[in-house]
Amino acid sequence: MTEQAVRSNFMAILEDNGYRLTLPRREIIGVLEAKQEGFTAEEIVSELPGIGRATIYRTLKLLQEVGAICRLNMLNGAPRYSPSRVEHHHHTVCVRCGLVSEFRAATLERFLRALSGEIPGVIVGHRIDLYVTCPTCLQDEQSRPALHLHGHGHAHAHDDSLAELVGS
Amino acid sequence: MTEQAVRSNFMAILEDNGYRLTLPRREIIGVLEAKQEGFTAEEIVSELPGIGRATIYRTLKLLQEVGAICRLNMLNGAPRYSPSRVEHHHHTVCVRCGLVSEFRAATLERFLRALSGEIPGVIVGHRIDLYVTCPTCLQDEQSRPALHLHGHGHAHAHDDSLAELVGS
DNA sequence: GTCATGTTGATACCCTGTATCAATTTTGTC
DNA sequence: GACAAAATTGATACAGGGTATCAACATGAC
Repeated sequence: MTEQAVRSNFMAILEDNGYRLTLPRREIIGVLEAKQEGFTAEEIVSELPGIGRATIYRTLKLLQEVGAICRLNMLNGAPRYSPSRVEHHHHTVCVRCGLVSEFRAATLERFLRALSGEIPGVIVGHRIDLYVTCPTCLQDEQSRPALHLHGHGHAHAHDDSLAELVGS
Repeated sequence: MTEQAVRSNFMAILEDNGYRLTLPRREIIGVLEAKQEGFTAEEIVSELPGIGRATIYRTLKLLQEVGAICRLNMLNGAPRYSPSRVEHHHHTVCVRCGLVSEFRAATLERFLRALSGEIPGVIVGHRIDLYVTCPTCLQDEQSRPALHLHGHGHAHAHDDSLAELVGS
């Protein structure tokens, strides 16, 4: 059941939202569900040469809208997609290899809710991403070629509160 | 002192980092420091017709690198810049008018630090943005034209923990 | 002044994504 | 199965945001 359920999960979501399960969509979903780490749209485009670029982007957008995948930005602003596995979550992204992992943090949510009282206006959404160097990349820091995913967008790197972790 | 300090703050930062205070840079900084809300790069480009597009983008990048301004993304991924006023901060962005405000939350930082123990790898940076409807926009929800800054990027809008706030 | 270096601006280009629109699929119905 | 209506596709062109190139220019050090 798990196997089957996972395999067709995205397809079920699409159908439940009234979209058709066309062949191109099924192919795209097939590729996406196999991905463990983050991916770029163009990656999918080149992995499915038979499917038009527009269709790939349209489908990615669709899947975002129904919550099947997430789109996030690397530190340098480069977009990256990742399949959603758990309901509500945030992301850690490896700045070196692009691995995207999810994490849940109820405390964080609770805190944000509390924060809403101090913030003028009404909160309609939030984005919390952690940029990390993943365990694998920590190990072979020089053996593997690093992707250019870091950049100097500096989303509060070299933070006071994180300095001791980073500096070590 | 405050007036003067604020006026030349960005320039001082640039000089301190070994960059030249050229005329184009001074003009750009002049425009930026006057901005209270977020802005786009193209906005600056059209406000300074005498300065080349490349120079504007280069200077924005420079100012990012030295921490004078921040670059963040709207829910739909559209980039937006905002001058940094306090040392370490996060942002609230109005999804309707694009107003960017800063907030500090020591609790949040502390919590993230605690979280670092549970997350595999080493945290090198983070990004926390809140998407809001600002008080002004709440008031004249229909009188003013809304910018197209929202989009369906859905960075966890319609969140469980926020539903009660949004839904009201 | 002169020379090395930093900057600029015009241009062309890249990447990510979307609008258009005719051609094709899919679905529901007979 | 055939058919019409509606959804989807793919080719193309285009838009937005940003960067590489490179000759011309400004700057600072000597």
